[in-house]
Amino acid sequence: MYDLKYLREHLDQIRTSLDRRGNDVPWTDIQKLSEERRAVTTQVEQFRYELNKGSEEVARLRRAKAPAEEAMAAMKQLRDRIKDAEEVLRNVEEALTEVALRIPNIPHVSVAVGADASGNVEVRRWGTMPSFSSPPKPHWEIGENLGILDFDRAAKIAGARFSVMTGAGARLERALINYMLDLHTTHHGYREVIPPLMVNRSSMTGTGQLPKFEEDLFRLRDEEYFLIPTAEVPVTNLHREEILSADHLPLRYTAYTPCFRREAGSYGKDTRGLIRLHQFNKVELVAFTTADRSYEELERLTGHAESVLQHLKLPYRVISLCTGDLGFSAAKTYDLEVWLPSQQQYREISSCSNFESFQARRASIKYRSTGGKKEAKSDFVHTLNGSGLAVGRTLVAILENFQQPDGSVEVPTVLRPYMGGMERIKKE
RNA sequence: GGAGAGGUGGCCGAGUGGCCGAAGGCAACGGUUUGCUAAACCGUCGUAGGGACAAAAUCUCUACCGAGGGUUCAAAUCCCUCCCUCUCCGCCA
Repeated sequence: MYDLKYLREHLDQIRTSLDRRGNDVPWTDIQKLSEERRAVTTQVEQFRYELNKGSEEVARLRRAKAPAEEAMAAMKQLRDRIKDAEEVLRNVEEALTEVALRIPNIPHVSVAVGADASGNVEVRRWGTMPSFSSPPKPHWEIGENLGILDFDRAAKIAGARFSVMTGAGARLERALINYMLDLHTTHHGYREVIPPLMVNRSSMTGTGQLPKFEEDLFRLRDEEYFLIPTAEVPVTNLHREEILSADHLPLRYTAYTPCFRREAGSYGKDTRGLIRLHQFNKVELVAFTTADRSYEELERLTGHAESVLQHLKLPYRVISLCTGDLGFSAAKTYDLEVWLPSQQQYREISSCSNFESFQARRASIKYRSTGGKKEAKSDFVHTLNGSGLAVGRTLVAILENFQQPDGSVEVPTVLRPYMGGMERIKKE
């Protein structure tokens, strides 16, 4: 979100930039409200100035033991006018903030213009697709045959779009979490975090989920808590309303959390298996940088997510999302898509984005340079995040890509230490 | 859940109605001096919004002492509601 002053002064520029992505922003309302806000603000401040002067006058008269009734009466009237003007100002600012929070981020210049996912650009591919003598099975079939996935019981105890993993399946999920965390903390320089899984409204607003996407979130009935849809929310908000020291940047965090999503509006899509669930596990990467280094950081962070797939030997491709497919808060996004043999297509397994200062403005996350000269001016950080990776979908990819003719699944070498040395998952 | 205490500038901490955007200290930054991995002294030192200026520098006004209301000519200070933190008791993993 843009601060209201910046918004007023750069309205046309912002509007033009956002034409590159579809948007439904009420620009004329914003312009009108912005101007009204400025006018009313000036009026209120003028009144307050008079009031302050009048009050000082009263104080002076009283000290001099002179009668002050007349001045006091005048100020009393002025105060009523101030209250009216303030009421108007409050309403205008509220209305303006409400629409301002719904303005999406401006895409980076390197992002291709396009209306929808068909305009996305493939950046690169990695790995070789496995070949099969008979048609490869979908992961739910493999998992149920092995007795490590149980969707029937998941539906019984919770409902549709939930999963139960058991035995080697549960262990594989846990192995993936530990492997990813170890890789990112030990080799990629991230600091591990275990955050709350429920957060307040301010945090959700800070990272951009609210106010526009409330219907995508699970919310507690009696308390103002939301279940996190991604660890991006609590981890980015770690530094909400903070001013960071420039020598501590970049800050890099990784967090494993379950994620909770309503998946409203996805009826009929991916109804079977682990692809689209109300609850899934994810290892997230989050970075805070200065403006001049954030795109370098995006490449680096994307590379960190890719390295997980490479170590697991899972074929994938990297997609740069076009303007029409870009998320609300993102300026640029790379999606990592893993190959799923049963579907004969690539499916999203990670999404790595640079939000530039979009979230930092909403959440008020700044940095101040300490070294050097006197310019101790603070500025907004750039925030980034990416999945490193979605754990459930990684498990899907392993089951499908490494399925064997006898129905067993080969365990990727790097995971074996985390699986007690197990090389194959066989029917128990 | 019960009882109590408290939330002030980057940090600590004074301040119970006007001259308080806020003493003092620490930290930071600039400078002076001496010099030896430092001290002393001087100065600067919050954030945001409005206006003036072509713009920067600068000047000026307004707001902010957890948040939001209220009382008053005037609120960090009095009243109400909420949020958060701490202590003790209870309960609990």
